[in-house]
Amino acid sequence: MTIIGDPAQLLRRNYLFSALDDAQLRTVIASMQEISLDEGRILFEHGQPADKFFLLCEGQIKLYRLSEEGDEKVIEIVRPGQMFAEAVMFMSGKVYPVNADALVKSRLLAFPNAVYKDLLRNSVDACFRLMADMSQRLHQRLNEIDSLTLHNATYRLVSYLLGELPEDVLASTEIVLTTPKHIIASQLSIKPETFSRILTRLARDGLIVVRGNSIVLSDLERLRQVSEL
Amino acid sequence: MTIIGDPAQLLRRNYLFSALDDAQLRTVIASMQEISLDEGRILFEHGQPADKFFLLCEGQIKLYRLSEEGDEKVIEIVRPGQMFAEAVMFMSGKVYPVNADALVKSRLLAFPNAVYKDLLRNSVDACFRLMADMSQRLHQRLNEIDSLTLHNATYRLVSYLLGELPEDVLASTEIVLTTPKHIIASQLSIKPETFSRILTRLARDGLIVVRGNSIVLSDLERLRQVSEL
DNA sequence: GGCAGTGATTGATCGAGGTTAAGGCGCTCT
DNA sequence: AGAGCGCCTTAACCTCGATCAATCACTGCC
Repeated sequence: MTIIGDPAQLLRRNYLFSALDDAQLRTVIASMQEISLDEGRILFEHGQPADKFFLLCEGQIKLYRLSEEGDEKVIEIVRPGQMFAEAVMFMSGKVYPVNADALVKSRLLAFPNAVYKDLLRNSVDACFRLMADMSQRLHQRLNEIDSLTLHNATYRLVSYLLGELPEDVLASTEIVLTTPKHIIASQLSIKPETFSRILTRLARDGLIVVRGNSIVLSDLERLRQVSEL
Repeated sequence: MTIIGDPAQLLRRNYLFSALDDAQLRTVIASMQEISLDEGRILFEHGQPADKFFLLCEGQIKLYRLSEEGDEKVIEIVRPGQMFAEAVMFMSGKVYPVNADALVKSRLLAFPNAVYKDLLRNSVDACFRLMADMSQRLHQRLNEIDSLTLHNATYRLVSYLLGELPEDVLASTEIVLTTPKHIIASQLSIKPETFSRILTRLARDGLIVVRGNSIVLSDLERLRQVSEL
């Protein structure tokens, strides 16, 4: 049985495939693999030869680095609909630059680099899209470095919270954390204890209300001030 | 008068242009500008519309970010022969993501994005090279984040020193800093005072010998240990 | 020469956030 | 229901690196 309903439509919606014609898309679909991962399973490890990239259909994938002492730094939490490891395709070394685990039971599609690269050779449009994608990722990392070096933990946490707000802010100012707090903490390069402390302080000062995984941003005005100073 | 001897040859040596044919190269050369910058002059600023990318011929260019309070974080020191801002070409917003100043009197070539993008449309090879380039930059940034979050200031400084060693280590273990120490410090996200203190400590412990801008790595063995722990 | 400007060093102090340790709270699994 | 486990929180303490401040070394300039 296949876990994906209509692969063609799913892929078409994704910008990295949207420039392909029907025949090309069929090639991609023929070559892709469906992967199911239980919670805690490893997808790939830092340093392994990178011959595939991925589209997450369902679940959550944790991308992270390990220090020699075993400390973990979460680089990104991949959410459904997102592609990842596609930028590695062109790296000279061609090994994955991070580890990837399933945070929860996940389903994903794996695409062999070789097939996609062949298609890229025939579609400058697709190349341009991929480059736009890579350029954006580069920019994201730059902002993270900025954030790590020029700003403190409170700033980073508040920025994260504001970034989690739905577009339509007027509706509700409640955020539900769908990922364990210690994982978010690692992503922000904060220890869980400090993460907790900062939440408590923000709550004491009346900027937010915390109840378990639910956080209500009760004073957007002042939160925005914190993240702009 | 032109400041560049033979532009065609210079460009050909650079991987981003090496896939172009003669006619294409002539187009590039016809459209490029030569720029001379005195020490301290601004090349571009964070947020300005990005319509050009650059090749540094001579001098040093400092790429950096500013916090709201005016604190500076050096992202990179560009050295002669390096290209920069080429990955911005495909960013949706199309503004420079950093500031760029001349650290010393510099000469560079500026290439209009539009012209190069037109050429890319006709050369998948060139696209692939650019993607390899972007992929590598992405990896660099990832390593920097790794370094910032998983390692301390001493580790970062020692890694920097080891990275500055010439390939042929056997010859000499002397490094000459060609950039002011406080700039290097900012690049490593360390304050100048701390930078100085770490050097003093490494010297006291016999790992290095410092005399002004010259640093002799006298105990490579132990330095490598520091940068691996 | 003297003197202002710039960068490097050194010492004293401070503080954000890490570390360690000890509960508490909500799960799931017998 | 109770035991066990993972995750979160709270508190006491500590450390690394930042900050503040003074001095020094070097350079260009009148």
